[in-house]
Amino acid sequence: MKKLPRKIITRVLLYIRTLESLIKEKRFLVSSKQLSEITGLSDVKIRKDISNFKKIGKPRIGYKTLDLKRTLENYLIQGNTVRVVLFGAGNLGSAILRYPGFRKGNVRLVAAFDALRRKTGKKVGGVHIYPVERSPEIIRRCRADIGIIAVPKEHAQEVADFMVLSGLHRIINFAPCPISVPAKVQVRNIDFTIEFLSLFCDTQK
Amino acid sequence: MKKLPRKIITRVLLYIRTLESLIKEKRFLVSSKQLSEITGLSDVKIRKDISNFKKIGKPRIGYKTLDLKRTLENYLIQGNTVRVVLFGAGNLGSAILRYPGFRKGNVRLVAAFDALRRKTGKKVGGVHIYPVERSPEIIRRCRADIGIIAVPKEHAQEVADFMVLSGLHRIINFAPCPISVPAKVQVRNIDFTIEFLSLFCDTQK
DNA sequence: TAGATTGTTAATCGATTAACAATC
DNA sequence: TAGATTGTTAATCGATTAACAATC
Repeated sequence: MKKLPRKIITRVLLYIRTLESLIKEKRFLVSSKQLSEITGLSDVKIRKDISNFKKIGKPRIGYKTLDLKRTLENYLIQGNTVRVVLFGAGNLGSAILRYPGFRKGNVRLVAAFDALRRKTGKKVGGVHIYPVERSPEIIRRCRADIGIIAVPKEHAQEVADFMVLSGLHRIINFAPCPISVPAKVQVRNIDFTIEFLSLFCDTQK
Repeated sequence: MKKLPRKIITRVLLYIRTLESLIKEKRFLVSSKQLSEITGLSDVKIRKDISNFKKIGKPRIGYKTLDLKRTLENYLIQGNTVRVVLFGAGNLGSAILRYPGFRKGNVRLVAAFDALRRKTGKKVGGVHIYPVERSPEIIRRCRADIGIIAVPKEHAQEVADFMVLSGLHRIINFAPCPISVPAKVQVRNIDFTIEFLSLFCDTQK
């Protein structure tokens, strides 16, 4: 199956979540029109997205929620599970650790690290918190792909260096400061202010 | 000045942040090429974006960082300050409250609410935490536009109802569950898993 | 002047929407 | 059969990139 652009993947994840809640309500059939009403996306777009997979809907009937969910998930799962590690078990870190979406599905939070002794050794949201010195070993062992920086900005660069040393190639940086890394490492800076403002800038369907 | 699409606004915010750090390093001139290297966006795109404002660069020289920053900020500020209130001062809520970007600029976090007595009456990140019952009064008084839900999912719907009653028209929901609101209220659900996965799905410049 | 960089116009690319045939 | 809904092809729309004239 061909690689789909990010925009479509994002919508596919939304479809899956929507289907989950439909299934929970024991609704086993759904039309693109109904999905459109729930998600706010246009029905044509939904059908177009779904048609990337295989003929799975029945004209006049719609889609079987269970089948559709399985098909979409299969596509994502074959695209390998993404293993994520977290640096910093403070407020933001703990919120991320407790987030239920990271326990199943194809994005897994596999380990967390903190510099403070009183935070390590525990589990939060089912994820172990290790002392930060152990990160190279643990990251290698669990073959993590992505690292999240959720430490105070004073330590962001330090942690980033450590992540690169540990072999991570992709970093999501929540610290409100830029970090410098070798060119081969991909960084996404998350600026809450930017994200928020842009959330409501457009009126696109 | 015409209204710009969200995509461009998001980039403008990134330019501002980049300019800030250049200014901090006492660099007062910058070319689109240099901005391109820092931000990872193409130089043409950057020039095109900037040309939405006014002729502000000098061929052969580049842009004055101070002037450019001021021009971009003026555009955003004339688009009115967005006043945001937060419901839930737990882990995620505290992380948001401490986020420095919300103290200045045109997205302001003006008040927070929590149901637990031991959290209220304090200030976190310079923002007052009030008992949740006071939200209608306070939201009206400070004319807030947007509310953030950062409470456990069991209380998300309850809080959403309260927000609607308090007169908020736009809600950002971090609770991992759908909420139902009247049609006139705009909801953005933030699913960390979705956001994360899609962050690294594409390779677009 | 020569060369570099801006700002703009035209061309390309991709994503969304419209239209419609296929099908249950 | 008639009507509703899928899936696809063509048309539209918007955003990015290429090309280049203007200018310092």
